Amino acid sequence: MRLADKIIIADDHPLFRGALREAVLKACPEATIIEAETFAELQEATDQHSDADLLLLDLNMPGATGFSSLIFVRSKHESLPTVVISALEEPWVIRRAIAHGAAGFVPKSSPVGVISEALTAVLEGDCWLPAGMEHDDASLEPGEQAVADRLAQLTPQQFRVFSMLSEGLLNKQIAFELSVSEATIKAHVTAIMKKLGVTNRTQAVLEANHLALERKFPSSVA
Amino acid sequence: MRLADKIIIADDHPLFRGALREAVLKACPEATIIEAETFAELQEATDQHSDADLLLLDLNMPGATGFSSLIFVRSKHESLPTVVISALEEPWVIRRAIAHGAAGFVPKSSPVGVISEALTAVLEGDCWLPAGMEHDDASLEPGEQAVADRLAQLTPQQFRVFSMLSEGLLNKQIAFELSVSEATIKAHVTAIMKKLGVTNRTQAVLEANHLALERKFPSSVA
DNA sequence: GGTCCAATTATACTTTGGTCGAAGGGAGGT
DNA sequence: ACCTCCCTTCGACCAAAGTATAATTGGACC
Repeated sequence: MRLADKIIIADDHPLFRGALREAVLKACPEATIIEAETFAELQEATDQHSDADLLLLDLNMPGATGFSSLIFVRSKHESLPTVVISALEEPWVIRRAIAHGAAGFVPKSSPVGVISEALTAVLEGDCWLPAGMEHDDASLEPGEQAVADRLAQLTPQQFRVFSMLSEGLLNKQIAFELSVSEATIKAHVTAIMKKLGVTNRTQAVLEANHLALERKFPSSVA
Repeated sequence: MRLADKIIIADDHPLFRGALREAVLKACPEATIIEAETFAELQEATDQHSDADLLLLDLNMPGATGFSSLIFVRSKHESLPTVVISALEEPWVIRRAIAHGAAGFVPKSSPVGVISEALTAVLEGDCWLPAGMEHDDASLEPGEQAVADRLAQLTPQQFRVFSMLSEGLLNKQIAFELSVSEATIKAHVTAIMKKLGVTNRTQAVLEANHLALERKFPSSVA
């Protein structure tokens, strides 16, 4: 019996992608694995493989940090079960991930065996959490939920622009990165601000920061 | 024997200021108490009473949220011992407060007796931490330390502008609030960005967010 | 084929943001 | 008193951001 055909792995760290690949093959030897190193690649992968059975998502990818990537992927692919992989394992991080629609959460410190257990559980429709965590109907602050809902309304391209916006880039720089004209970026930014309910880009990045992972924890946690 | 003459209390919550006043008088019945409800008032207080013996500082004042207020006060008044009062009591919040120069940390949940104990200890030159916390030479991430150092270079007025900037206000709005022309604000913003080492206001608010308290915790924690 | 929508671009315009140079004033030193 | 340093203030000028409108392309869905 095969549980899954296609599984997408999204993580910017090559070594860790290797470990995840191993864990996946242990749970589903037949599975086709698609890898994404950046958020842009992930978007490409989810678009071209809309029949994927599972997504393993790191919360710290170049191109979209924090919960925004999870929120956005979930909003565009509701039927794609997503397991969050994170270096952080604080209870509130886990609870927020679940509240944002993750079907499971796996700390990066987990041994391969545990990871494949988690995958199997999620593929069978269960929700998998680290040992000791209960699935207490996770709920978000109303404010965060509101931001997430608005973020979900963005189109894929708008989301990319939004991410770069949130890094403090100029319209001109974003235009260059995306190989389009500055006029296009301005159009996107206007649309983004309207959807987020703000009046300028600075307020937009403040919204984005509501969904950030905490920088308070040493960034050295592998 | 009197331990202190002047003590400044900075907290936006009137009821809590009352409790702090009580705690102060218990420790130093003779003390003169100066109260500040906003960060602006605190700046005024520290300027006019440079001979104050102690500052009780809440980390969530209108006009300057997060550690920025602590950092800034400490940078301008190095000899003024500061005890941080906070609704949050996570170990990492406490450690960061100490690393940013606080002489003590008191959770808002503490009974009055404990608070006055803390004040007494700090007035005697000790460092006071909640029960169970060791004074393990707190250190910051290099990144956060760098931001703090740059913040400390701002002038008082620049800091006020910076705080409003970080809330997403327009130059025009800041000018109105501070009753000066927009040209003045622009000059300040330019100076701020130079000192912070960034090239536009959006990047400046990103820096500010490195020093924010977490919004992840329900804002309802009194 | 027709409809809807994301994405793209352009033009023209208004508003905001950011730089530069400069003037006034207070604090401190000689 | 004099000078210097720095904070604060400001106006003029140019660059970037944001608005409004409109047109084109191409994919998805009926």
